[in-house]
Amino acid sequence: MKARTEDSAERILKAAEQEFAKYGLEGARVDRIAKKASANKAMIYYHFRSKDKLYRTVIEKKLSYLHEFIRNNLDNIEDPDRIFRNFAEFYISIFDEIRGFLPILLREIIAGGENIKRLLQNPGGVSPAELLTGTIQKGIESGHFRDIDVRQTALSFVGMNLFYLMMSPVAKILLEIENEDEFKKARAAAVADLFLNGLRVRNE
Amino acid sequence: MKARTEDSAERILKAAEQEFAKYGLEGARVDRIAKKASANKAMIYYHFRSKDKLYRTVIEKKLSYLHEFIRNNLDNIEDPDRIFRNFAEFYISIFDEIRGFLPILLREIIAGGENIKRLLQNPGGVSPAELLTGTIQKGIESGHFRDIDVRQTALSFVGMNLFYLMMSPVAKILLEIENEDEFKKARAAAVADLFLNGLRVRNE
DNA sequence: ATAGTTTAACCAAATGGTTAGTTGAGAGAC
DNA sequence: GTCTCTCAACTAACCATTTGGTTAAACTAT
Repeated sequence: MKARTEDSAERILKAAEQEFAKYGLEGARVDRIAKKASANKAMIYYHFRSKDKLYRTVIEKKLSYLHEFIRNNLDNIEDPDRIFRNFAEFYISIFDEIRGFLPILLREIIAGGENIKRLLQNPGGVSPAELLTGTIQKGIESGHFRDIDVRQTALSFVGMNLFYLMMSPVAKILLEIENEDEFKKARAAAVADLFLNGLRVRNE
Repeated sequence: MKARTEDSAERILKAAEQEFAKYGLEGARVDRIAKKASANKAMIYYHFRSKDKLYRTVIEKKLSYLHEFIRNNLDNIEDPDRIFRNFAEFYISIFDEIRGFLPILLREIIAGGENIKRLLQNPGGVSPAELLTGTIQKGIESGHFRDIDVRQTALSFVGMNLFYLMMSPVAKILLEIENEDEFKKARAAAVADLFLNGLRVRNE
């Protein structure tokens, strides 16, 4: 029955992610997770030791996945414009991947959770924050970009990108977006365009 | 004994806001709220009928306050540049006001709560979303702004602004901001500057 | 004024439903 | 025969809500 085990642990994790996303750690019900995973409650305690541990496992799996994604896609690029365009595309590309997980992530951020720092620190490489500020700095020094505050600008860039990820359901209603797929597809280019234009030196 | 009453209800509301912000609706403990408010638990049920009702009261009070603030400060402005600068300053000005409340707001947004639509719809006036898209549209038509997607741009602008409000504790760590007050003070101008520069027509 | 009545504000302790976590017996695979 | 997995029934704790009061201010008829 070994094969079934891995299945059931997998099923539990998936069900747990949905449950935690919908209700949060406190609001989530272990019985409901078991039912959703077509598993017995005892199985949850057999595979994971507690509700809390299950929760942390869900988060860790997802974070390490995202980490790898970042490492594979954003390091080792030279052209500043290219980096920002790639970043913007990266945010869109993780959209579907992260959508179900986002509520968990946001609640963790709200709570100031320690779990979150790991995502943002990118161990064993340059952190995304450093990559951004560094790129802007270089652009300024080379005369490519205007002389603006590096950190304010980096924050603005991340905000433009992540805000849409976080708020897309709300944004959809407020901006009356009918075709979300199309809007999403155009998003990365629109962000990079606005941002790079805002940075570029004017020759007037 | 009338004076005492209003005090205690007030104290409970204040304590409840903190408790709900920290732990969410499910995680919040009525006992803890009572203790924090130096009130008896039964008093909470006397003034507000249930934990749920108390929660809703906390949200409603805050939302109606924010509403009034928006109405008093953002309507009836003509110059497009001015509108964006004011918006950016508005977000910063509610910073302290909203900081303790933000976790509640975010959790509501995550949950897709109905409570939230009221904030964003701004009844009895132009909604903030319409104000922004309208202003951008006018700017484009007058040749003041480049010809870009109005909704993408509006979303980017709101994102630049709100993301900082939401993430300031995280941003502080990642960007190694020591003097947050100063950073905050410079924020509105930095955002408006980047945004307006990104929109403006280039004469090259 | 004042005794008598009502009412709002307050409280400690009990109630009862819910739920995380446990247990122990058993089924099937190898 | 033992290891992995499944299950229903259990329990201990937690926690929202209720109960059954007390207190003191405010009103009212005398």
